[in-house]
Amino acid sequence: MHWADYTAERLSKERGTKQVACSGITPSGEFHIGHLREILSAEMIHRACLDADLDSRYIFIVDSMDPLRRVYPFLSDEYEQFIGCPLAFIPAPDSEGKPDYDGVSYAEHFLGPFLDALAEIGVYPEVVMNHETYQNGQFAKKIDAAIEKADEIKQIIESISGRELDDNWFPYKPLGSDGSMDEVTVTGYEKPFVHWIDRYGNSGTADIRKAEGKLPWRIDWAARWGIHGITCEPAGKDHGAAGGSFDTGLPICKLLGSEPPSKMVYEWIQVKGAGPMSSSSGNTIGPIEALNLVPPEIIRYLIAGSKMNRHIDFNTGGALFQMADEYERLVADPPNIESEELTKRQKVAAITQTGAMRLSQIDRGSNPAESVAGVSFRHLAMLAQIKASDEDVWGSLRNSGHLMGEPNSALKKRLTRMRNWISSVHFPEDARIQIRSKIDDETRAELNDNQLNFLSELGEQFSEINWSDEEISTTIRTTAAKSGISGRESYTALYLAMLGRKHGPKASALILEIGRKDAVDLLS
RNA sequence: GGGCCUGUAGCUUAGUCAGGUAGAGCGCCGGGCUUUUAACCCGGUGGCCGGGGGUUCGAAUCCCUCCAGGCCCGCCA
Repeated sequence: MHWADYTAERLSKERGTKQVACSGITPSGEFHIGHLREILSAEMIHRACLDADLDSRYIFIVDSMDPLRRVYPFLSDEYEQFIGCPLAFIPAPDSEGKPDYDGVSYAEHFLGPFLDALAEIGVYPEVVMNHETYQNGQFAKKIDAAIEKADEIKQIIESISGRELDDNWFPYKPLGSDGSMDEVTVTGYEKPFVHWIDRYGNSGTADIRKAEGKLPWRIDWAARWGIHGITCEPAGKDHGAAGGSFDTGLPICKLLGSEPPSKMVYEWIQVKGAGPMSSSSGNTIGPIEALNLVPPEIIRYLIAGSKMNRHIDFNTGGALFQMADEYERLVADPPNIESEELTKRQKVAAITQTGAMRLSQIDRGSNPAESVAGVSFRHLAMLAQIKASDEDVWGSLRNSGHLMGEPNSALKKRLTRMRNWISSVHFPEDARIQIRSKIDDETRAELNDNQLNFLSELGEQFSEINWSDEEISTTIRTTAAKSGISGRESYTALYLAMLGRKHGPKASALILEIGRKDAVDLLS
């Protein structure tokens, strides 16, 4: 059974029919590919719950109340003044990285494009801005409980995580006079007000029913589980480690009066491109960029096809072809779950694969066969390289019977992504079509006399015929017959001459694209 | 030091929760296709399931132990 379906079944037994899957993100601007695993894991469990007829929601909590932790490389020095301030309350950077006081908040600025990217992979969560949950008082009860039980919480954190907390540690961080929560000391609590004094010596009070402060991370996480009734939130393995935030979160959540979700941990995902690894070359790739290169169902398949506790190497180089092939083959020839001939194991594998395919669809419930848009990933990679204009690509697809009429938007997006990939550093060199200008000596040595005669004869024919796909194709065959070699030998010779390999894309299309002059020069 | 995860064919892996003769894809080799869109079709190759021990009629699967790799224990998924 697929892990998402298995989880749905388990959740149903543990928590009944009402399910709330959740994932979160800090909109600091530093997104990485791992967020996709977190989000898709939660979203797929949500879909599996729906498919199991459970009443499921998927919420996406944006940590907009989290403080700016440091001045990131893409920010100007002016952001120094905002360190410690909630991301929802500080201005977004403009194109030069300077704060733009007239625009949207920092949190919204980075969140927008990210949500757009999620829509591309068919993820439409209920978005919860965490600062709003503070603002509208939903946190108040939990904050009060946390303050009342501060000693117990402190003990939980200290005993489970092994960290030692300061004597003046307090389970609530109020905002100081400058809006930052750094170095603000709590001086007292009179429900619902927390009294504080900040680093400038200014004092004030924070109303726990408003967004005038927040719970520290480990408590915030535990509290929100209760507030939103979250039954499932996959967490990265860092949280899952002994003493990590999951282990402290479970008892804290109970202490605050709610039932926590059961522990669920996923492994890391790492990016490998065609070039050297990120640290040395800066050849790294974020989730938004990845979605600009890779077909969305392939991204989903990457996550859906791997078990949660399995480390994923996301390779944006040649392995993409393999992954796309695998997906397309699966879709074209889905395993027959009903077959009587399968052993138990084969049956389990078939069901798992079918589940992965189902969960890889952008639109829930749509037919997987429609996702490939009638053209293979490999084929499109070839066409995108030899056809400069999109119109010519569609023309070629119509000729080959892959396309009827106008391309749909899925296919157009596929081509756009393919072009992005090809022009990026990630595209594998050995997939690049390199057309030679001359037949080199090495190639000549590999060919027999008949093949060489065939090539030079072909060059002469090419300078005379009509320059069309069909004509070129016919000429190759007739010339081959005249030279007394088989179709196979003739094509092998032609590909070796043009590409230095024995195989290639359809020869006539390729030659048409090369152009008469270069083709004749090459063969003569 | 404490803990988590992983180790199955050259590569990527399924199967481990519910023990019942090791499955797949890629690669490779051979054959087919007298129009080769890196194609497609057919056949073949390949595994003491990390090592050792235990439980069992029976273990990749459960238990113990060792080895190897990755990771966490600082608010990095």
